[in-house]
Amino acid sequence: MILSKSCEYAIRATVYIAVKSGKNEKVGIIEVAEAIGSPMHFTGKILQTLVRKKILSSAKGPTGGFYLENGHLLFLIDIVRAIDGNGLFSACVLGLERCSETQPCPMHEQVKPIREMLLNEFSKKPVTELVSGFGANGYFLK
Amino acid sequence: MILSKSCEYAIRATVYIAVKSGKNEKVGIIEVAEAIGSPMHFTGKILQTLVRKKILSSAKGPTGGFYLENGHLLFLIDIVRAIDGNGLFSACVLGLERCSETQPCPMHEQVKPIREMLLNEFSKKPVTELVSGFGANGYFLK
DNA sequence: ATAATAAAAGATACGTTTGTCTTTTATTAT
DNA sequence: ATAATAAAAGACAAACGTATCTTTTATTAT
Repeated sequence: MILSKSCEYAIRATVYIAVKSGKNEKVGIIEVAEAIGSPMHFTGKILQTLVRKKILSSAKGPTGGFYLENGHLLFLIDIVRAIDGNGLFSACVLGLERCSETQPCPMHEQVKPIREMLLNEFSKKPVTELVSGFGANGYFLK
Repeated sequence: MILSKSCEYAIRATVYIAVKSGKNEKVGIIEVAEAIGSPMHFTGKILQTLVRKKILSSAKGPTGGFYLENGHLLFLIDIVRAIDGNGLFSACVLGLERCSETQPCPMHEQVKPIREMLLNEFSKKPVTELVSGFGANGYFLK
């Protein structure tokens, strides 16, 4: 698995919340979990983390819920880094501590371009783009 | 992390065993664990699995140990599949059950070429190639 | 002020991966 | 045959990721 389960939920939840935010609506945990097919309480924890890391915003109380700050340009890489950290893009594929550009492991050069593509793809992909696909192309999140 | 810890150990151990097999030597668990810097007993388990999956061979008793069948052309993908399965190359990056070629998730097209490169890189890379690098280029496994 | 709502926070539990230790089985050399 | 060696196998434990449930805190509407 490329991303952790938590990170998968985080992306799906964020996309769903972004869709709603586009209509100026806030969303509660229950609705998010229902929409993306994730365990409710666990999803709450993840969203909590995303709020702490400034990926999402939230409001307590009635009419409250999770939402995306208007005009906050958000990329997938931000979510991945917030939940899984940067290991996917930096840690040696063979788990070697000393592996580096100058002291490469036997797989270093082979993995490098792949890693760069991954990083690039996540970096240049705004959440909004996934959102527009969601409405138009019949994408689903569950 | 792209590969599990177990899989990292598996690859490093196999490369080390391949180096030794090139000199017609068998290697014991203790030496392997020492050479690649992995927990000994855990490494034993992993090697056991690799033997069961016909990646490696082993012999019990004195002069015994792990070795690579002579002329057995082995690719990294074989080790990855034996330990981590095929999920890295097939499972939806967003964890969506229904995601497929005809019903793609919002990230499907972006991830596809990356996945193919990964698969290709692991598939075309014979363990022997890592081995030659090991002796010549000062590669290390620990 | 009060009640209702909804996120935040904390405690607990489950499952998998990772890691350790001990016993058993097979093989070799003496 | 016996002792030594080394993998195989099994039992167990720690750590982490995943998941559930309960209590607390903040906010809103009445």
